[in-house]
Amino acid sequence: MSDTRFDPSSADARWQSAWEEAQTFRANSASEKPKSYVLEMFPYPSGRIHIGHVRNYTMGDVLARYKKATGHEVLHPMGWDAFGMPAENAAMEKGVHPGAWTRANIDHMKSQLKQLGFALDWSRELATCEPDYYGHEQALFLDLYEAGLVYRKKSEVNWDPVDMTVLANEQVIDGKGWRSGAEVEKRKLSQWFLKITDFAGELLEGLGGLENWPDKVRLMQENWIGKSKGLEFSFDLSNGERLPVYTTRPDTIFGASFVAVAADHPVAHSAAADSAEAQAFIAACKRGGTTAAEVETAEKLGYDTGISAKHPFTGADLPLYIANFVLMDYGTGAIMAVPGHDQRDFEFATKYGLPIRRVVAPAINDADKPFDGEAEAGEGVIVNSDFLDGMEVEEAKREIIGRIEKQGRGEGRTVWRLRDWGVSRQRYWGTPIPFIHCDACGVVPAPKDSLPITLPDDVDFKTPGNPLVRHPTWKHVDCPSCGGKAERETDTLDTFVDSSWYFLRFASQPADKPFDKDEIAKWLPVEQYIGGIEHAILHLLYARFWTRALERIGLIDVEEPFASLFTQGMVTHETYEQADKTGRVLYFAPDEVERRTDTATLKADGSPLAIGRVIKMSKSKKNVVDPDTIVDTYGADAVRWFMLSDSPPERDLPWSEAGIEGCSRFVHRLWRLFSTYEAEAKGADKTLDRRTHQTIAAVAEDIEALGFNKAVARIYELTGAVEKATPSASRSQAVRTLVQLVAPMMPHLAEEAWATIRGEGMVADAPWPEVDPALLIEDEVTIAVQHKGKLRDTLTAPKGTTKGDLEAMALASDKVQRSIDGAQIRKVIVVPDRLVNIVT
RNA sequence: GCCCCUGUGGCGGAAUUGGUAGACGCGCUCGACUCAAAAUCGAGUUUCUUCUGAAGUGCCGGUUCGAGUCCGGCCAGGGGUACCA
Repeated sequence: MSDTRFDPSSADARWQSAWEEAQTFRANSASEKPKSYVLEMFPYPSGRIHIGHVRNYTMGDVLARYKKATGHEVLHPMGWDAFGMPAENAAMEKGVHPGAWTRANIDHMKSQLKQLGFALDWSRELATCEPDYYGHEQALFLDLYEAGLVYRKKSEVNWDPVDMTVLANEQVIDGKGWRSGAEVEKRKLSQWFLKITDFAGELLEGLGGLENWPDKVRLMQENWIGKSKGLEFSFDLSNGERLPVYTTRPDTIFGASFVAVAADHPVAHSAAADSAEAQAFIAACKRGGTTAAEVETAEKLGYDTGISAKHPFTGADLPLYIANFVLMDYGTGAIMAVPGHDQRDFEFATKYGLPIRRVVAPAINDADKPFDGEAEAGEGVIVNSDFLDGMEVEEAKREIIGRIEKQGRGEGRTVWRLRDWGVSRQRYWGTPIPFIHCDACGVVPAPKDSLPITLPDDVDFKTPGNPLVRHPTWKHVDCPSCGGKAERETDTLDTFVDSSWYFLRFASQPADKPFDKDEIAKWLPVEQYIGGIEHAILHLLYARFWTRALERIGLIDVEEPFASLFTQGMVTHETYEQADKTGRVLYFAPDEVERRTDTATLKADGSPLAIGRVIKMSKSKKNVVDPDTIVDTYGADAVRWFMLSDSPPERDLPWSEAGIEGCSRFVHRLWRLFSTYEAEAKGADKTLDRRTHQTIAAVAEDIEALGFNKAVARIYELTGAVEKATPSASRSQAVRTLVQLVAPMMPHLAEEAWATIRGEGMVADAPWPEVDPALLIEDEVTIAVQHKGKLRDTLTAPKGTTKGDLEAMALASDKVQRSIDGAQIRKVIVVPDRLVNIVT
C-alpha cells in the first residue's frame, strides 16, 4: 500500500461515479432479501443545501449503508418538497418564474448532495411541483372527496387590505402585513377541508403502537389531538333563547360567575344587531393575527351584552359577555366561566369586577381560603357547592353530568381539540384543487380523465393577489356536468398535502396511478424516518392521517406510515456582532471573521467583534456555514464524520472550525493506519481480538439506535488500540474490521482502503463483520467499594464472584478500614460485579 | 398564554433498570522530532486542598444504603402553536 496522503478531491468523485455506474444503491423491489426503507424528510429546494440537511442525510445514509451490509434490500430515496411560498416571494422580488427558480435550485442542490456521497437511489427522485406527482395527488384528493372526507366551509384568513391578498401567519408581524405594513383583518372565505377529526380517535389510539417513536412526539400529538370528556348543557337566556356551552370542569358549576361567547358566535351577532358598541367590540376582536399564541396572550377583553343567563342549579342571573379569549372552533364557542379555577376566567373577572368564588379547596374546612392572585386549576375537594360539597373532582363531575342529563338540559360529551384540516391556499405555486364551480350545478369534481390539471406557465407576479384568478383563460372551462360555462377552483393545496404521501410514491411510481398497492405492501411502513423535531406535530400528524384515510378507502393496506421515528437537532453556530454608530447590531459571516481561541476580529479592518450566542443558523444572523466550501476544503468524509461526532443526534450540533479540522486529521490518521496493513502478519493478540469484536458489536448496536456519537467514540478507541498494537494476524484483522466499521460513515476513504487491502469488490457491497460472542465476555470486573455511599476504593475480581467473597475483599481494604474507623457496621449492600457499600 | 424538550469540566459530550461522574473528541500546557515551522508522536488537563481529603451534574427541597438518573417547586434556553417548511 502506498504511503501517499489520502486525497478526497480525487477519491470522492471517483467512488461516487463507481457507485453510480454499478447502481450500488438501486432498490430492487423483486429482491428476496428482507426490505428496509430508510427515509429522511425531503428538503424544500430553497436554493442551497443547508448544513442541517447534511446532518440529516448523513444520519440516514449511515443507517442505509449499515442495513445494506447486514443483508437488507434497502430503499433510500430522495426528492423535493417543491411547492411553497418562497418561490412566489422570489418571483415577486427577482422577477423569476417560481418554476424556473425552483428547478434551478433543485439542480444545484442535487449536485451538492451528490458531492457528499450519499447512498441514494436517484432513479426514484421526484419533485412535488411536477404534474407527474401533483396530478396523482389531485386523483387522491378526488378519491377522498368521493369517500366523504373532503368538504367546504367558511373559515377565517389574514387579509391584507392594501396588497389585497391572504397572508400566512409568518407574514403577519405585530398584526401588520409584512410588505404593506397595513393593519391585518380577519376575513371569512369558503375553503376546502379534510375531515381529520373523523380520525381523531384512531390517530390517538395509533400512537400507542408507535413504540419506536420518541415519547415526546407521541405526547405532543396526544395533547394536540386533545381528547377531553366534559359536559355540554344549555343556559336559558333572558331574551328567551337557549345557549349551549361546553365545559371540561362541570364539577365547578357552582363557581360560575358569568357566561361568555366568542366574537363570532351567533349570539354575539344578534346582540350586535342593534348595538353600535357591540359591533365595534366585535370589529376590534377581528383586528390582529389569527394565531393561538396571539389570541391567548392578548389582554382579556369583553363586552357585556346586557343579556343574562340563568344558572341551572342556583337560579342566579349570570351576565353574558362577548369575550376575545373564547374560541369559536372549540366546544360550542360559548363557556360558563369559573374564575376561581380557570386562569383566563380569573383575569377576566378581575378586570370586570365579577365575583371569584372558591368551589374547590385542598380540604373541606378550607372553604373560605382566599385566592393568592391566581386561579387554582388543580385537584381537591368540592366546597360551597350545595349537594356536591365534600366530593372529589371526578365524583362531582359524574354527579353534575347525571343531574343535567336527568333535567334534559344537556349531556356528557367527548370533545377534541383537533380541528379539521383547512387545505385551501390562495396561491399560485401549489397543486390546483381539482374542482369546478358552475352557477347551475354548484361545485363539481373535475373528471379524473382531465387530470393532471396543470398550472399555467404564463403568469406574472407584478400585481398582488393570486395569478390563477387573474389569468385570462386558465380558469374558464365548461362544466363537466351540464356543459355550461364554469370556472375552475383557483385555490391550491396546502404543501403539507404534498408531503403527506410522498413516501408512498417513492416506493412505487406507476405512470397511470399514484402507486401500486402491492408494491406499497413490500416497502411500507418506512422502517426509519429521520427529520427535524419542528415537524413533531403538523407534518407527522397529517402524514399519519393521510395514510389512514387511504387505508380506509382501500387504496393501501398500511395504517401507520413510519414504524420508527427519529428527530434530530439543529446545526448551530455562534454569531459575530458589532454595534454601529447608532448602536444597531451588525452581524458578520464566518468567512469575514478572524477567529482565535477567545476573540474574534473583522478581517477587513481588524476591529474587535463580540462573539454572540450559539444559535440556529440563519441568513439574518449571518452565521450560516456553506457546505460546499467545507466539502471542497476537507472532503466529504471529514464533513460526514463531523456531523456524526460528539453531539448526540437528537441534540443541537454546534458547528466549529476546530471541530472539522480535528475530523479531517482523523481521516488522514486512519489512512496512515490502513497503510500499515500487513496481509502476511502472523500470530494472535487475544486482547486486541477481544477489543475488535467488542467494538463491532457496540458500533452495530449504536448505529441501530442512531447513537452515532457513541459509535464514533468507540471507533476512536479501537483506532488508538490498533495503532499501539505490534504486527500480528489479529492486528491485520483489526485493520480490515476498522475499514468496514467506518465504511458507512466515511465511505470514500473506506473504498479507497478496501481496494488496496482486499483488491476486489467494493466495501459498500461487503457484509458487516461477524462477531464471535465468546470474545465479548469479560472475565474480570472492577468493583467499587463505598462507605456510606462514598467511593473509598476499587478492587478487581473475577466476574461472578459471590457476594460473601466481595464483602470480605471490601472489608480487607486498608482505605475502607481507615474510613470506617472502627464504627459499628449496620449493613453491607453488595451488587454483584459492580459494587459493595458498607453502611455504619 | 398553552403543549413538549434541554441544562454535566475551558468547549462538544459519556455514564444498562438509581450503583466508580467526566469515556471519546476539541482546545490548552509540557515534552520528542525539526535549523525552524507545519504535520506527527508522547505525557498532563473538573475545582479547591493543610496531599489527607473535600466539594461537584442550572437553582431550592425531598425519597434512598446510594441520585446526573426518581419526586415536588423554581430559573434559563429551545421547538411547536393549525397559512413558514
